[in-house]
Amino acid sequence: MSADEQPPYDVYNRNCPARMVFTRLADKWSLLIIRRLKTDAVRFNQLRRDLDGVSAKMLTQTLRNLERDGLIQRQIFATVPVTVEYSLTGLGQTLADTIDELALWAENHIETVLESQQQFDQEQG
Amino acid sequence: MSADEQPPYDVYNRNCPARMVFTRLADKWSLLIIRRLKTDAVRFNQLRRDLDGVSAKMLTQTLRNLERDGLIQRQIFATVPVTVEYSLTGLGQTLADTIDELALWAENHIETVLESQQQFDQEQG
DNA sequence: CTTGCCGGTTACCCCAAAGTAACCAGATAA
DNA sequence: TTATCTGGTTACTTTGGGGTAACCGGCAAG
Repeated sequence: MSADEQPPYDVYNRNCPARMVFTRLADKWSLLIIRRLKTDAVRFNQLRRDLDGVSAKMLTQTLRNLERDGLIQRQIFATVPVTVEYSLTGLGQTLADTIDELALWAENHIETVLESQQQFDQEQG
Repeated sequence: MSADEQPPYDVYNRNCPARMVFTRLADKWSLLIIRRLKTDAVRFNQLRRDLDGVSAKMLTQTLRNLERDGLIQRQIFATVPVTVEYSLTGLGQTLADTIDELALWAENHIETVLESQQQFDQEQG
């Protein structure tokens, strides 16, 4: 392997870092957070209200991970009370469109999915 | 609300079916399976070997869910030994390109992510 | 003086997701 | 005869993801 050759990153490989990032994206809140931040910067508690069902703990945890991965950035403003704003980084923006597509797909095809589920359950008795 | 008006499907809403499908996609194996089936139909044990780390139990479970959702189909051939082939349905194909983009993103941007992680860990001490 | 909002952190605990292992039938190869 | 391939199912066990609740400091409103 020559020096300028990059390692064969592969999401199918359990030990590949690409797989790890892929798995991280596929967690309960990451995709929803990134999608929500696509249009504008959002404060912590606003995010908490927008993502129906998220707890403060999981929101903090997921935000930290995304910040660590360089997908989002955290900005503190010395207002009263303090304002903490989360927004996409440049890197995060390169991903946001794809995730938006995924969410739009879910919203646009959900009826077909529900029909398929009903038929499947019927056939299985 | 008039009769022809469709419900406001919304992935941010905890009780919306679109959110449920979205959450299902964001599980450990669904995205990888769909991506693997994008190029060709694959048999059970081949899939098991390709998706590094998956157990037979989880593979069966995830495949059943995806079949129930109408994203993949299961075909049995009376060969010896029996052949069971999984492939994308038409519905599944409408999703495959987006998922492929997601995987490609992970493979193409992983180095930037790794750098960001290192810097983050350094700053936190 | 107490309550509320902001943006969290921490400790505790539990249930469900996922791993492991055994087992199934039928046929073929060694 | 034993082992191996196919494609699973089932029971048992574990672990860690995620929920809940308490708590923090600082300020403002009632």
